[in-house]
Amino acid sequence: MVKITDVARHAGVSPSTVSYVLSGKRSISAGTRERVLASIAELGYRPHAGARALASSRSNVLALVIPLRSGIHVPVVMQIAVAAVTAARRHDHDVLLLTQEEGVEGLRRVADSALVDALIVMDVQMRDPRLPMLRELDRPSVLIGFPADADDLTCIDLDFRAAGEACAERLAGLGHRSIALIGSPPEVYARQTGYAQRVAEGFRAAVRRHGLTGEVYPCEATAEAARALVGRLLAERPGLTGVVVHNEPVMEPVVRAFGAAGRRVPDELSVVAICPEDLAEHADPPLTSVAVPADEVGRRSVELLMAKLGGERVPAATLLPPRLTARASDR
Amino acid sequence: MVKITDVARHAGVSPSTVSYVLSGKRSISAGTRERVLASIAELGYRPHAGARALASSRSNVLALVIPLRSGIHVPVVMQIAVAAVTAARRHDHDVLLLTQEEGVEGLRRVADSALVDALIVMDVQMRDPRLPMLRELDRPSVLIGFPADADDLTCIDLDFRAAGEACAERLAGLGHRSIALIGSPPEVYARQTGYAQRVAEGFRAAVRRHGLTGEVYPCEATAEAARALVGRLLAERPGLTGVVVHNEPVMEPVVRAFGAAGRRVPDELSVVAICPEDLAEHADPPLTSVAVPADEVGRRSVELLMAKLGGERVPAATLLPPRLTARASDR
DNA sequence: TTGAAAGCGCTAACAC
DNA sequence: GTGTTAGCGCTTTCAA
Repeated sequence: MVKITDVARHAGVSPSTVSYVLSGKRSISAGTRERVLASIAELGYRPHAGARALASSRSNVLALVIPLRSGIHVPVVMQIAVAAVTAARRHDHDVLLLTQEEGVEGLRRVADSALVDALIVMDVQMRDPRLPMLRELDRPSVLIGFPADADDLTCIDLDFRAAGEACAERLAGLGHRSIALIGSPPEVYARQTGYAQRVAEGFRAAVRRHGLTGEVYPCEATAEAARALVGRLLAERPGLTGVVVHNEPVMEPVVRAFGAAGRRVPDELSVVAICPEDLAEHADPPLTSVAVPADEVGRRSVELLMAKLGGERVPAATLLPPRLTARASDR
Repeated sequence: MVKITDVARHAGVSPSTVSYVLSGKRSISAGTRERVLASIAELGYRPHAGARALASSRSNVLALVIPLRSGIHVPVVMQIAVAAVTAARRHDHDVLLLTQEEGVEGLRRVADSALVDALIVMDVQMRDPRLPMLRELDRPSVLIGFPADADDLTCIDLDFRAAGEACAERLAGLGHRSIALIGSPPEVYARQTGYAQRVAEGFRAAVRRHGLTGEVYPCEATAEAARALVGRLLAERPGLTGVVVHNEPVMEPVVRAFGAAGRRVPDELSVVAICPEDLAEHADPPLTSVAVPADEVGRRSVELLMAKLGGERVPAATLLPPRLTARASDR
């Protein structure tokens, strides 16, 4: 193994000079830097991560806690993870993967052992058992999602309330008077995951503001459940002309079920979705939608952490504004 | 921060004794062990990961390289990742997430810096540019997938050839004489990802053995492509009564398109899939399928690595046998 | 069965 | 602008 003293000897400088060339923490004459870099390249030197972590008390590793729960769209999780890794690498950091299963204890473990410098926690619940620990931890963290009490915590997410509102507004603007929100599975509401409730809130607020008829219908994430719910809507809400869907797996089944019942999209029924861009684009017909900005959430979580690690102050809440893209599913 | 010397003092022993209690690498009297463990608990001691890695030249971290490519079913990747993390934790290891994007250089980086002890590489290509590096690396690795030349490498995957064969056998056993394989997108075949070709090989072998009519049709992973292909099959292969699908996103669209053309599944058309269990179970109708054993792949990859890290010899190839589960899509 | 002490490879304070 | 050196916290030989 090539170590820093080997490089130092080869370049005819001291180990600390090599270290400083690498870290940029003090100025080095052009000539010296050249020679050091040449030696590093020639010898194929890589600093030992453990030694570095020990000496500098920085591991350059971020923890990412991913959810395992049902009712969560897996590709979005994956997209956030990939975006986080990519962003972390740009800042010379790596990402350690933890599962929700590890719980509070897992967070404490990686933080206290100095395995990671900071943490990103996905799928935060309204009353999340991990919050007390995150607050008392000496390491920075970012939550993806907004708990009920976010004091002293840094949170980021799509502004789901505004998203629900934007979708209802869209339908109102197109002249629809009787609309519905097909939402997340009941268990997602039950465990008080904030985003589902916030979409519903925004939806209801817009309904009220425009004097519409509009209600919220939770739906299991299966095609069967979608068909059953559509049957119920056809019976209970004959005047229904607009639907907001916030539940990825049922989007297509809902459109098809309405179509099969003679309510073709978009001619006899307008549909607006809250989902990842690619799903909306490839649906049939392509769906007007508010994007879940997974890439941006992943990237900005990392950037918030890097800022905190750099001693900067960051906003406690980052609410990403919804962007609605019109496609072929409403009119 | 609590360190090992603090624990030692508190328990009235030397630091090395604390270390040995934790590692179990030498015998400790029951009384001493008790006292040490009590002190550890009382002080909330966690060994510093970097210090440990430096002194022991083991980081207890595994690298997992995940693919980003198109034509790959994301939930399967996620499932393998979660299974790997879970298995790694059982062996007191953590998992560092790398993206394909980091390429050969990324593997070298984490290995040479001693950030990780071993590597799991997903989505291995027939001629994968990373293979030479993995061979010369001083750290153990496991490939998920089989390259053309697997000498000196440890590989694991579902036996896709046997899976393709089992599906065709299933249809042959039910009396079907004219069958088809709807496979991965063309680009997956083009970049010589082994598994797509192996499914086709196995399928063709069974077709030959039973004297059937059977061909392979690559298909883009979109509903549009599925509909187009079904149209083509209806025209070109009027006698077709059995279909094997190995392409998750098009399974449902294929079934629906045949249904729309009056070829109801399973009465007028039998369908057998190669896909994750839950997708087959929740399809409409539930699909007879060979499972892609993502959990087992993730778990066993880790176990192979742990064995190699422990100095054991492991089999160069682990081919997981296909298990076909009969459901409601064939007869 | 236990302790003392020499590193592991790097960073950063201190000195010049 | 550069060198010297004392740790960082742990593991593991060597010794008893």
